[in-house]
Amino acid sequence: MNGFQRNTRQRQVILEELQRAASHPTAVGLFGLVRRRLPKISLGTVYRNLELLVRMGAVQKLEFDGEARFDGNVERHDHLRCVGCGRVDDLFGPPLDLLGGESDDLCGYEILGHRLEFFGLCPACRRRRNSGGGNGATAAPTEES
Amino acid sequence: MNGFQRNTRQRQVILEELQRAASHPTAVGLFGLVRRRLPKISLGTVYRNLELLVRMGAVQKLEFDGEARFDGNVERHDHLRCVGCGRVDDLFGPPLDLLGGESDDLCGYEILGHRLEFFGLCPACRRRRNSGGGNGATAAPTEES
DNA sequence: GTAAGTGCAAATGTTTTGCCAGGTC
DNA sequence: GACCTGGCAAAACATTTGCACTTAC
Repeated sequence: MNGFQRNTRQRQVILEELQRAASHPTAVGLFGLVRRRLPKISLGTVYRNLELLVRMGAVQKLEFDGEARFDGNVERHDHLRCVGCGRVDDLFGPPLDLLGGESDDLCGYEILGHRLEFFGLCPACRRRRNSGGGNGATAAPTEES
Repeated sequence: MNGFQRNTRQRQVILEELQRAASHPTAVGLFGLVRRRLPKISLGTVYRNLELLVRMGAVQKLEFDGEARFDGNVERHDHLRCVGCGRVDDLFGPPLDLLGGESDDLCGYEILGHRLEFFGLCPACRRRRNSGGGNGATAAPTEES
């Protein structure tokens, strides 16, 4: 809990490679890219720095098909994923129109469907936060009853 | 590759419990629920049947926070996830309006953001499918270049 | 000099798989 | 009886973590 971190070469290269990559690499994929420049870097370091960069707001963590993918572009945008080859493309601009008509052809993709997820604080967690508590993020998960 | 499967008690119970569960259990969570009725069932069986039920279109596979979650409701709907406790609620009705205003309060949730993802076939995979080929789903992933 | 950060390896957690026994048609 | 399935345990992955050494500040 301090907020200050050092500017290491590893972190720098990780961020650079992620921002350069057109694809949305997984941690392991990015590890491969970074290793070309820093052959001794370890996978653990990549994971640790990605987590840090996400918390700093410098990169965005996505999630496709069970594995985490990272996006060096923090601008608000959506994604197009190919179910054939796994490729993920960016989609800028308001998706509202698209959602409405669910146009069959978007950026050359043949669209099969979409997934929309909102995230935030549920009523219980809002109460928990407001009423003293102090315990913010680490409440006991409300799992199946 | 047959298309027909037997109707086993395990599969039946798994589907029932999933449809009954208000939450969107993970495979392991569902395993716990099912085990109350079938104490000898194994986790592998739960996974195998879930995969089968997804392919049959009887259940929906979601994905939150790195783990797969399953939804017994196949109707088209979206989701609300609490970043505090991990709870996932259903959200029916057209989300278009919601997306537009990004109303701060949705079903009692304090909305912090959303994620929208389209999926389909990318241009390359469409071509690959149309031109002879036959090889449909298992093309080489277009990973980082 | 010192604490944050790294590399390495072992640990963790989730999902998949091989194999054989058992149930279903 | 053939063949789909289930149970079990091991394997395969992705990700996290403990620890001693390095390094940015």
